[in-house]
Amino acid sequence: MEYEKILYMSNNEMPPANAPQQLQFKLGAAVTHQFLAPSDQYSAYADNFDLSLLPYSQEASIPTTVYQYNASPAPQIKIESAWDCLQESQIIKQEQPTAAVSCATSSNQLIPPPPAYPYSAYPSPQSSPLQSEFASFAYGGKYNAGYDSLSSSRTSLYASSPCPSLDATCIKQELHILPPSPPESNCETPSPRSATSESIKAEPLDADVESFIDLNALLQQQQHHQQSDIKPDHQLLRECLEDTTFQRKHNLKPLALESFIGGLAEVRGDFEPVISLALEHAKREADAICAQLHISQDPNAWSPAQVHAWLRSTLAQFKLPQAVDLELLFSENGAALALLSEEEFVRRLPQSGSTLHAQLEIWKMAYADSSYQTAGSQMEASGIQAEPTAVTTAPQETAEMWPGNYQLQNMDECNEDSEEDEELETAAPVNAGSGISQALSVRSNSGGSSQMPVKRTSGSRAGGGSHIHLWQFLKELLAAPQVNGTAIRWIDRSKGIFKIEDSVRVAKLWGRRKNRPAMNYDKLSRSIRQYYKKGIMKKTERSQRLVYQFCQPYHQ
DNA sequence: TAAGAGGAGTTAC
DNA sequence: GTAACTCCTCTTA
Repeated sequence: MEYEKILYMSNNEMPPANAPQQLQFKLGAAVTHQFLAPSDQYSAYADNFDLSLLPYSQEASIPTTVYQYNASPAPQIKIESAWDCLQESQIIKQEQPTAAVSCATSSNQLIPPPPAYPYSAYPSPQSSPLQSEFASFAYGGKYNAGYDSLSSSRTSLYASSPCPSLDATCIKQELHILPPSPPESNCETPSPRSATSESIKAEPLDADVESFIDLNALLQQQQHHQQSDIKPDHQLLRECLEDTTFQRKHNLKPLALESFIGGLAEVRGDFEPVISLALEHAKREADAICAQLHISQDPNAWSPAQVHAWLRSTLAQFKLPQAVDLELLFSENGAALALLSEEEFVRRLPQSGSTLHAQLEIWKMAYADSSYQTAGSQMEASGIQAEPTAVTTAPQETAEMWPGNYQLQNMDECNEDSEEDEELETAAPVNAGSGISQALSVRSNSGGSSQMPVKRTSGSRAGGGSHIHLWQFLKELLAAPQVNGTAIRWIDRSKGIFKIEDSVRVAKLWGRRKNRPAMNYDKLSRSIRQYYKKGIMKKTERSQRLVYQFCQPYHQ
């Protein structure tokens, strides 16, 4: 969420009324599952970012100023794009005069098959510290989803801001304080929507950078809208967009929109400190609530009564309506509650189900993270390398309750792709949605880069290979359809049926993971067939090429 | 022709 | 010992 603030938009220009209003900016669909598969990179953003929140005027275009930071302190690059509102559809136009300017990969690489788990709207809870710094970061897409209908409101982001601190000083301070990001997200293939591009400029960002932001106009616009039709909507999004305290407090690097477009792999390094801090924040808040409610930090350890206490506390926290029959609706203990799908939460509590489910996911991750770090530190202290037991020995639990466990390796794969195989990289587009959610979910059990305080497990690459099993690897790929949807996807997730869409690529990825350059699909499929005898996988009843099915308990 | 199936030896841990 | 790799032959769609 903090990164969204890097998208600074001049408020004196805005698409006309007939122009599509929404550039939805989805940072993460859901932490554990349900990745929406956008039709292209930009459409992913278009799902959740409401331009109506931003300042506007009746001008024909919006120059959007996105600051792209390089690894070196200077020069920094400003990317200025414009909306050509004469177009029927919204178009983001770019050109790339420098390597530091990134763009999206081609659309045909960005179109995984339709998601098996449709994205569901997420109610907008009142922002709590956790939500402001973590949850909305992790569930940005969900929180924003409720604002769709407001595209015509043209509510000024700043005008109706509940945050009075947003002023020129604030913006300037952020621009100067924030260190640069690495020059990631360099890709050559333009977005499908950039076909008619005409006005992107990449310029060195010097000390006079604030000149790109029309602050006076912005403030005037703010005053103007304060006097006009301000709607009391978008509060959370506005808060998220405006609140820079977290970023400044921790001296975090901003990420430009192009970084998301360019790929998760390239921005992962930038997310990790934020993820770590966000998780710490989540844990602190969870700790406080646990102490208050006298419940375990581990949701799986909750009794039904403790479940009810937590549910009521969470409902109160987010100012959601208290359910009279909560005890009847949720008779499960914590372990059973943790297994409930978001759909089930929503079915039981249409108004607040999503929030409760999302909050529970955060708690689960926070606990998993703390548990892992504790275990890792204990092992480290005793000289034992942390073993990825959660990954290798408890597939049921890890796959169902902590689905992100499998995802870091995949992100590693993406990183490695970007380093070693441009072909694979371009074939594995990533969008921001998967980025945050994956990174967050991954964070719990998988170590990470040197920036991460968590010890890297042997589940990831260690020395010349990896201990990860093939079935785990496949689930890992399947868990990130936005990354790997073109290579492997679920056919029927509930039955564990999946299809390898690109056998060559899957084999290459597997070979990389296992440090087996000669790996091919013939060998990979041979390994899969070995799973038949082991009861790990099987062919589907109606055998189809490249279609396999996980057996229980290797699939939830 | 690519994928599926399976036997059998080898390698890495 | 186990999991996976590798090579192979044969079958199938």
